[in-house]
Amino acid sequence: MATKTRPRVLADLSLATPTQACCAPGAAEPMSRENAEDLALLLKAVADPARLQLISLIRSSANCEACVCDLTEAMGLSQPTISHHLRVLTSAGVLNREQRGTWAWFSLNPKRLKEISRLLI
Amino acid sequence: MATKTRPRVLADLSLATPTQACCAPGAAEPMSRENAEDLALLLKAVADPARLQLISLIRSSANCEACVCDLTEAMGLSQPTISHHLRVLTSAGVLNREQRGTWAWFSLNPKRLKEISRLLI
DNA sequence: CAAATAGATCGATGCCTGTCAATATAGACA
DNA sequence: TGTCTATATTGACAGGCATCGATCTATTTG
Repeated sequence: MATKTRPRVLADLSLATPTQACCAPGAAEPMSRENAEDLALLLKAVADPARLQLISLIRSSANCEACVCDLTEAMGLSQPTISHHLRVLTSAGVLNREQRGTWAWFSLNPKRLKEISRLLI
Repeated sequence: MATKTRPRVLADLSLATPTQACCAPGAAEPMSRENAEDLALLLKAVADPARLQLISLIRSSANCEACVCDLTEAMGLSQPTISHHLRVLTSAGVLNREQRGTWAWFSLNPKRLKEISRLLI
C-alpha cells in the first residue's frame, strides 16, 4: 500500500476547489481523477429519472415520508426496482430509512441534497 | 398526436416545483416522468468523472478556456473520447465552443452550471 | 497542390446499470 | 408454529455508454 494521504471529505469534491479560480492569474489545481470519481458517484445517484421522481414523490408526501408500497404503486415499476433505487439514494445520504414493524419508511434529507447541489458550483 | 401542452422550460425541472412543499399540509404535485427524464439528462451530463475533470481543467486554465489537444494531453484519454465528452457538455450548455483556425476552444458557462445546481434544491 | 495538423465522426467492444421474475427474509398475528 | 404481508436479495437480460482505433474533414503552411 502506498503512503496514505488525508482522507477525502465532501469539501474536496467541489468543482470549485480550492478557490473560485475562474480566470484567476494563479490558476487553481484541477480536480484529481479520484475526487472526480467520488463526485460523479454522488451525482449519478440523483441523475436518474426514477430516482428523481422518488425524491419528488417523497417530498410531496405527508410528513415528507413514504413507505415502499406507496412508492411502488405510484411509480408503476416493480417492487424490487423501487427497492433498488431507494437503496442507491439512501447510500448517497439523500434518503433516511426507518423501519416501523413490517414497513420501511423513507424520508428526505434536504441538507444532503443541498450539499450535493453546492458541489457543482 | 395528443393535445399539446406548454413546452417544458428549465424552471419546470426543479425538484422543488411547484413550491418548496416539504411537509406542507397541501402536498405539492410530484414531478412528471417526462420532466424527470429531462432533468436526469441534464444531471447525467455532469455526473461523469471525465467530464467533471474537464470542467475543472478548463476552469483552472488561463482565461478559463482550453483547446482539445491540451485537454487530451492532460486527461490521458484518447482524442475521440475527449471530443465525445466535450460534445456532451456543450450540448448541455455547460461549455461554449469557439473555432479559431484549426483549433477548437472550449470555455466554461458558469451561469449554466449554477442553473443546473439549483435544480437539485 | 501537397503535406501536416486539429478535431469530428464512425464502428466495434466491453462494462455498467435499470429492470424484472423468482426467491429469501423478517415481522405481525392467529 | 404456521400463514400472511412488506421489503430485500439474487440472477438474468437488455439497453446504454465510455472508450478506442481507424477514418474523414477542414485549415494552415510550404
